[in-house]
Amino acid sequence: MTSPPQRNPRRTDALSRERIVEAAVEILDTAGEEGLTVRAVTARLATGRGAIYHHVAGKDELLAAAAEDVIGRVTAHPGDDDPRRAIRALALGVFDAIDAHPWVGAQLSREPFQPAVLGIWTSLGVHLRRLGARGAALSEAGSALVNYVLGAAAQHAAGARRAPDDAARRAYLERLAARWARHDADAAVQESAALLAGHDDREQFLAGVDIFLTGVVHRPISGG
Amino acid sequence: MTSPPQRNPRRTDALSRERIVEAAVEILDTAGEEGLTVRAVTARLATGRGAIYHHVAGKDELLAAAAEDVIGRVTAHPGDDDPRRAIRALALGVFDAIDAHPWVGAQLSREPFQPAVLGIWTSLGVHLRRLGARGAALSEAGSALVNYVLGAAAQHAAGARRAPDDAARRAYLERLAARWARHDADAAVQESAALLAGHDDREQFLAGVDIFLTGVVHRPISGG
DNA sequence: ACCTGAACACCGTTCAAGT
DNA sequence: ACCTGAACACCGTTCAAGT
Repeated sequence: MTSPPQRNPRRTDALSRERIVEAAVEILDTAGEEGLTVRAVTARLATGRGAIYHHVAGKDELLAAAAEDVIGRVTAHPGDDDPRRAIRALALGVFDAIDAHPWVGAQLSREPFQPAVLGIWTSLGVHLRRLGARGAALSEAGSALVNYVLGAAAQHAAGARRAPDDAARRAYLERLAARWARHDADAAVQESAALLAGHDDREQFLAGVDIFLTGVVHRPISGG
Repeated sequence: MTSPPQRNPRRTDALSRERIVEAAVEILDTAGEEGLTVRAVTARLATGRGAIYHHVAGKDELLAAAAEDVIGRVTAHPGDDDPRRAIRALALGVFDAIDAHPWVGAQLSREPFQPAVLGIWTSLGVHLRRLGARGAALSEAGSALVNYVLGAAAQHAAGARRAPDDAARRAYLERLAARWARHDADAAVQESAALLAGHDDREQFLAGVDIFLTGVVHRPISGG
């Protein structure tokens, strides 16, 4: 046997679910979603292929656990006393977390009942209730806000992955606007494309949260 | 008009991008996203593995084209004269399309600049402009609504995939509510979970569209 | 009980060879 | 030009064998 290129031939600490999830997050952050393979995890932990199946059901559960590891740090905060400020802060927290870990964006859209999504639901639900929403209005507002936050974050993450730097993003959107102008004479489309190119995703995300909050306050109570 | 499914060992008509996309949609509808493999496509079209790479760049482009095939049928409609009704109808059209083809939900969240997403953007932008939105308010309203529709549809599709029939879904949500009640004494969470169990995803989706429309109309114009 | 690593049953994509 | 199908370089998961 030739000596294997291991930098850490003997682990001092035992394998654990926590250590495996930690390694998965590190791999996802540096190599992206397609970089997360069972082989990559076992290589980083200097262990055998099948070892991780003693601690984690499979790759799907590992991804969900990694997402919860990131989102859990956001939803752990109790939040501001003012419910509107608390909602804005929580939404921004999720957005920023997904901006820093783009793979989380895709993962949260994949499974509505995973721990990370339930955590977001719970936190937003608490604040919406303090805002005065009850009954059907509460669950409608909750699902609308959760779906908006997850949808916006996923789109942003996917876009950031595709056009990492600002200049490339702007150039892309300008080409897009030009293409739309050619294909479609409609003013709305050209105008939106031009504005999208000049706008910050994060500000636009917050504007959407404000639109939603305005809607929750002004909408007639359904089923009342 | 769709051509009848032929199981003929020797094809009479030549391969084409259109025929490949058609086959992909059929496979995705019957076998789901994990069922779409290059091998499955070539088997259905009675051709060799490499043949499809003459018409399509790869699997990613094939998935995007399949999604556009489904969503294009929704965005093709000109829509109601009343912009609110038009927006509601378009949003519902996207929701129903994703309900019928759950794989589209995940696909739309994967890539913000794919044809199907641009088509939704365009249609919603036109109607929002007729509603009076201009400038920054137009692009903010547009991105908020697009992100909500895509987020809600993706969550619904993922949930429907996991718990296909209504009874299973309700049972799941009731177990979830019980678990939340144990873990978290907060009333908002228990209340929302209970309400979610009794509610129709489609109605809840429409309620969210109304919340956003109300917000767009009532929100003070930013940067004005 | 925990871990190992070869084996298994796949996968997307490429490419020399055919027509 | 279009198509074929074997070959390539992977992948997640399993499992007999070790400690």
